Amino acid sequence: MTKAIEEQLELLAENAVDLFSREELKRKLETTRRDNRPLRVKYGADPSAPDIHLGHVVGLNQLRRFQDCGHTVVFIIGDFTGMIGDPSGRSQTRKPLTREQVAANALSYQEQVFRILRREQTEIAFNSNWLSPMGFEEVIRLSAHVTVAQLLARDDFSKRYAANQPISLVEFLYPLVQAYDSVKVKADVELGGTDQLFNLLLGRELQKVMGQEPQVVMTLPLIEGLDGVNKMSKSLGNYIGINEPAKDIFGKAMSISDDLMWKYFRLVLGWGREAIEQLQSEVQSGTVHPRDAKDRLATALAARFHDEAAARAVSEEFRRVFSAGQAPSEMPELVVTPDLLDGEGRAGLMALMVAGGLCASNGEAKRLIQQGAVKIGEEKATEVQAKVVPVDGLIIKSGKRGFVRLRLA
RNA sequence: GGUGGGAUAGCGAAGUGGCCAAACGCAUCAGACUGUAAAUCUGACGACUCACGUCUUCGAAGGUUCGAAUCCUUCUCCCACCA
Repeated sequence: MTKAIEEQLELLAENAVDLFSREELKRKLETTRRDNRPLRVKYGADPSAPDIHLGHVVGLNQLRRFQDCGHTVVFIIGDFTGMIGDPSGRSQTRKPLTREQVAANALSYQEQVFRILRREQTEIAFNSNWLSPMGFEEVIRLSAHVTVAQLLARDDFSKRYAANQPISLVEFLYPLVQAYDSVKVKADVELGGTDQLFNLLLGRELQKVMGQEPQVVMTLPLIEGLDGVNKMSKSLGNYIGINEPAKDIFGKAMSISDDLMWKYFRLVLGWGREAIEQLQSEVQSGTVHPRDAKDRLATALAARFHDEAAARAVSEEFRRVFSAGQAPSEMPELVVTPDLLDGEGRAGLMALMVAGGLCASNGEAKRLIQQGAVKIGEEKATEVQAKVVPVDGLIIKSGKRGFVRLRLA
């Protein structure tokens, strides 16, 4: 709260990609300091995908920085838009939600968000509060402030339009809705990913038109997901969720490419530039193995969303299973029931694999065996038709990650 | 309102009577190499069967045919353009 203006500015702008504008932000910081009131920093969330992942964490971290400087976060849950959905059918994640679903998602959202944000410096707002009661007249008045050409200027709209792909009117309206939210909550600043730039700027425009001081717009980098190419998103399934078990957070983090890990250090862990450059040079000089650098990342992530002890445990477990090739300490079990056995007390390997959940069908089991992915105990299975004499505790392994332990009934 | 185009496996997209369980690309899964890296290379990729093979699938329902993703009829849904 007492940080000097310049210092705040430095900290807040560090990771920003776009900032409109630095001067304006500075001025706002000064006036709020003088009037002794915090800035209102707006951030919008889509309640249709209630799992918060590391991509969101980038934004949340930045919000937290604002809070650390004494400012207030206005966290908007887009329940109204969530209930309308996206009729273009392009995206399955945009199915309309029921009121109950939205409420449930919003609740789980808050619970996750407050693992990063300070509750006492956060206002939660549901945009249905002001959008639902709006009459059509108001909606039309609102849309009068924006031209089609303006909307078409947005990158993905212009691309789709040029490619003769559908753009529904609702999609056109969404940016307007988001901009109107800014007016309603009297935002001083709005944050979003770089893909939100257009929408954020529209909020600025609309505030001006409606007689408010325009919000400062700040965009943050998008982080690529596990595939290393596409931005992290739930619908692509390339994400690390903050509610995932420590083991999964760790394992997924280990699978990202070396190039990408620095971005995670900076934007998800919030490491400063010096610390990152230091580690980078150690990796470059060979002092630190890249694997170990990534282990630090993965451990820190697991620790952040669980705790130190759990993080250390998964790191060790990981080393044992994947570096040393040993069996994990815990794995699913399959109780061998009599119907799996033939007359001589043996069970077909394929049947065991299907029953144990290692694969979905016999055909798949066969493929895995033929490709040399399957081990019975220590022995590699080579025969598709192999029979196994079940022994209590015997482990069947499929691929790098599939394990099942047999239990006799 | 008019004109044209389209619906094929997780996605994209070929295929216009038998050689189609359906090219190719992406994604996925496995193997090799490794650090569970990434990249690369190799293989697999509807179900059932040891296998010969059998069964279900090309928007839906009917029909023509020895034989239909492919032809005909009706229906459903989608898109672009012109107004």
